[in-house]
Amino acid sequence: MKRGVTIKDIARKLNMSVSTVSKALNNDATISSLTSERVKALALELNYIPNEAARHFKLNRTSTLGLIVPDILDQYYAFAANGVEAAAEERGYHVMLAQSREDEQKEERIIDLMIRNRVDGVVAAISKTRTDMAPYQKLLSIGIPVVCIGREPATPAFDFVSSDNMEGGRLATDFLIRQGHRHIAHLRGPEGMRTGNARYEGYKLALEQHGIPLREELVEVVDFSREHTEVALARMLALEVPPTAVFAFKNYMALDGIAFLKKYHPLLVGVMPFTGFGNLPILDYLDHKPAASIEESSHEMGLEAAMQLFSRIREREGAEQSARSIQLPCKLVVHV
Amino acid sequence: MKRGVTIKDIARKLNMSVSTVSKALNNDATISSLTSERVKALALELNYIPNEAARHFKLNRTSTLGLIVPDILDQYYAFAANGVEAAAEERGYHVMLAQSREDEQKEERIIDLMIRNRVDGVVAAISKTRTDMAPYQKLLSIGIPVVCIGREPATPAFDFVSSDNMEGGRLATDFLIRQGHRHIAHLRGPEGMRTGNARYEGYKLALEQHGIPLREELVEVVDFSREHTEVALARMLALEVPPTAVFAFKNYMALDGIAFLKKYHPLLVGVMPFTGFGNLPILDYLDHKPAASIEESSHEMGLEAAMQLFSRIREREGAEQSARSIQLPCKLVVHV
DNA sequence: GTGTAAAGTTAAATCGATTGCAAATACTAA
DNA sequence: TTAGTATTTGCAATCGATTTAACTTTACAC
Repeated sequence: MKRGVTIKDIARKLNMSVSTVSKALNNDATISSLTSERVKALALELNYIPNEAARHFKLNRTSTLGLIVPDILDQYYAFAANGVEAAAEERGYHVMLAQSREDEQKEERIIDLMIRNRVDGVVAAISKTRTDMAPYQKLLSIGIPVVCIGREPATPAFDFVSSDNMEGGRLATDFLIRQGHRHIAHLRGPEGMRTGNARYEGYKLALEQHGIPLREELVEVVDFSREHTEVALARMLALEVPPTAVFAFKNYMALDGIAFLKKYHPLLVGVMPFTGFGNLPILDYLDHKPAASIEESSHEMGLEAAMQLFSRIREREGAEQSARSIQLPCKLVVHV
Repeated sequence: MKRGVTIKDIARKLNMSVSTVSKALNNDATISSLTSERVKALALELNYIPNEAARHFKLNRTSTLGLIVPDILDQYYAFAANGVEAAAEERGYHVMLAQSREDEQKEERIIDLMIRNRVDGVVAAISKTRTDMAPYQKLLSIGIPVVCIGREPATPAFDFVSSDNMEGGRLATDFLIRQGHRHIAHLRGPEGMRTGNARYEGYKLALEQHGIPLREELVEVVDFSREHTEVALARMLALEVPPTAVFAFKNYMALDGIAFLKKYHPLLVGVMPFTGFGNLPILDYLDHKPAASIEESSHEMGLEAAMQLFSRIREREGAEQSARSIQLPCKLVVHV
């Protein structure tokens, strides 16, 4: 590999010391403007490109944020990644992206990689099953700040940015109640998942606010498989007093539910409204879609997380602040 | 920022020189296995983490591939990115991802960034409007190999990996012909776009293979707006001999077309089949979907591009090989 | 003309790791 | 025992930039 032009080359050609050149390029105030100009002119002419590897090494700082997400194919994380990237770019940082694929082993390898590469901070959407936060603690102990997004970490030691899932759950349910429904089913996310819990809390809150009693038999934990959704709905529809509307953990679940109705209860299609989390642009092309969606601002989540990280990086040497938690508002979007 | 454990610390504790420690950690053959074991044991105990920044600097190699795509929200590029990542991981490389957002200025800033950071190679999906490849040439001239994906560069100096758009176009058209259609419309991509040209060539080839004359009035260049698609279809359907099937540049265009039929020609819905490029998992939820899709293996494209890059990196010091071009097969997927 | 402050420049150390070559040690054969 | 070889280990230079402290030069006041 050809080695490029270095400040040494510039110094030699101008009969200066390397320190002068370095300072000139960094706009150091102690360098006369004449010298500074000469240096910059030659640097430009020689097509000088600073060797960031050398700077990172010397400065012990990489201007890089690590970003760990389960899967970038998931639009939710793709938007979040864009948010992080946008914030980073503004500050002259860049982003090192890695996907855990919900694999804890891989996640830990990634964390190691980020430590080795001395990223200045990490934004992480922890993998679904993780309860042991030790690998992330390691980052903190080394002095690399971590901000979690989306999924709440089991330990409260971490900054956390997410959407306000409880309020979202409330909105989704409230919408159905206002449409006149009183028997609203909830297909909730896995028990251990805090996100699922929060949305469920919102569901209960909405019922309570409207004085509607909670019917436990209308709530079921489903994993994300189509089959499970179908079984749950079939059971509920066979109840003496079946639900007339459904709030699903997420839109894909709602779509599976609607597909189920089409197959086995065609009369209910279009009559029994669904709501769910997520914004899928493609919903526009569907004939039978959820009545309303709860949109999470994952782009803002990424932005916010990066901002939070920057403030941590800035205060790194200062006193340890306790973890901060931020909830971003959700938006109810009614589909025409 | 706390500085961590270095090989110097290890050397001191073991009364060895840093060179011995370094060699031991790198499994140098000249180090006795006893020494090697002692070093590794202590390294583990002290939680030693090599400083990659220092290694990058010294080795003049970063084990990092740069990846430039227009937008990671586009599943096509997300899959490609995953392919690149998968190949990279296998080789102990990692990926620095940046999005150009189809903005040439930003793209050039990204290229600069990659040079500054001394990535070992770049995989790039060049931005839509770019004709001037000079910024990419700069990478080559510095000795950083570049492999383009998806979009063909204007200059033949670059390695290029893409899907076989012409064959895909042929397949999409052939499928409709075999269904008995003889008047097949083609909504093609922008004139300047090589991808669009290739698919159109495939369309013409399929017609020719079946001895069907090309009717120019059944081909129209449309941008990606819904309106444009509607106008084009309206015009064609008003022809004396209207088309009975449509091959669209991509599935989203086909969906717009189907939506148009629903609105203005409901009798044609389900009768007039569409084909288009792209794989949208969500098609399953649609009532009226394209009859068949041409799936591009963008994941494989990413993989292949990374492999190509590795081989370039390996041969870097060797003789300059001329640019290689690889076309990956497309797959026709018939929707039930 | 001397003293002192201000301005401009530079020498040299440093960051953490790698590596060619020299040096030290152990081992073998005569 | 000694020369000769094989095996280990250490010395020191190096990568490209930054930064502290020291040094030189200039400017200005008295």
